[in-house]
Amino acid sequence: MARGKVQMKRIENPVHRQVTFCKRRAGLLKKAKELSVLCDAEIGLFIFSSRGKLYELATKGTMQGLLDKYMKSNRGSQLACQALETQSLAAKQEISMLKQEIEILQKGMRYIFEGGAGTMSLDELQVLEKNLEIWIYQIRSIKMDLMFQEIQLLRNKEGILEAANKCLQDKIEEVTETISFVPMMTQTDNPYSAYHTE
Amino acid sequence: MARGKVQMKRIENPVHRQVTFCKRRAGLLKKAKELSVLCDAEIGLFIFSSRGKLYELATKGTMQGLLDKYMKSNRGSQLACQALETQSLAAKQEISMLKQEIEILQKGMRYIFEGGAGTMSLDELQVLEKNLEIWIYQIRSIKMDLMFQEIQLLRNKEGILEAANKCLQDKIEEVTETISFVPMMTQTDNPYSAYHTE
DNA sequence: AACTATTTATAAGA
DNA sequence: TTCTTATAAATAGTT
Repeated sequence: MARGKVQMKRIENPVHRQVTFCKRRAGLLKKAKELSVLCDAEIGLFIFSSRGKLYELATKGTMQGLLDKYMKSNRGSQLACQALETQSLAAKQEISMLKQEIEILQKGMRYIFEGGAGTMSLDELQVLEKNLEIWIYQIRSIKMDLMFQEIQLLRNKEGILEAANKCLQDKIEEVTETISFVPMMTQTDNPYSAYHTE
Repeated sequence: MARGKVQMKRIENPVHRQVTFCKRRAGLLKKAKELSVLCDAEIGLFIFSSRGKLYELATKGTMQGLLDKYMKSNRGSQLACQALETQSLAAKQEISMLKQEIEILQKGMRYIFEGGAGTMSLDELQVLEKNLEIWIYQIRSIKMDLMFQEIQLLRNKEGILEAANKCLQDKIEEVTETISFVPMMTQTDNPYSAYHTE
């Protein structure tokens, strides 16, 4: 900008480029600060040199805060992170609920099974025993039902099979009769022809 | 910078501030682009106006890519997001495990209590009945223990009471003896006087 | 938004 | 890097 215009393209001379980088970087940071102060703006700026070194500026607070703000205002970037955050929170809540649920269930299980009885009073045990007896009774009742159903099923099957048997026996008798008849009528006629018509 | 220096402080006139913001913002973005081109630097810049509107620039690629680069070079920022991701994953796994656990427990509960038996096979019912018998046995065992403990307690109490009784009887005998002695000595003396002294 | 008097930034040189 | 200085660029105030 002084003592000659500059072409707006990469400066090839490395030394020259480095010097310019240094100067312009300082200028840019200064301008950024000025804009922030004069216009009450919040500015985040980071500059990676060609060799990867980072120079950064965050006016009004930390870069992290700025990034948070940036990501919130810029849907699509923060979204992933925000979604994660929401997800994480929801997950934690779900875990909490599930744990509670498990605890309730375990309490119930404990009550029924093992240790729970150890801390139960005689009266409670009495109730539990009674309940267990009722359950056993119910289970035996269900078992009986099932068994009766199975018996019925078997009986039905038996009936069907018997009927089938009877039917088959009839058929056999019929066939046997037919066969015994045929030789008496004619040896050339085929007695099955009637059955094989389409 | 022209027609008068500016005080490096917030411009109070809103109109003036807005105009300056507009001009200087353009200037800053231009300078940033120039620096990037001339010196082969990668620059990320975001500007929030005082009313929260965002203006951004990312030279060489997307702002997201720049942010990734920035966060990589600046551990502690990305960390939060990364931690969240890890956390979220862990949470999901935990949820999965907890749900499985709940299912097992619920199956057990269903198995024991209500409707479960309705859809259970004969074999399952057999197992359940057996378990119930075992539980009843366990409960009876615990009941016996408790009853025995109570009996022991009662026995102990009995022993203590008996001892107390014996002791009291001794006392009574002693007192009776004393009383039977007193009338023989003198009728005018009050035999209880000694006990009523304050 | 355009103009322009000034201030500011900075390229080249040291 | 920093200083100097001539000059390009940016921009405050005005229109």
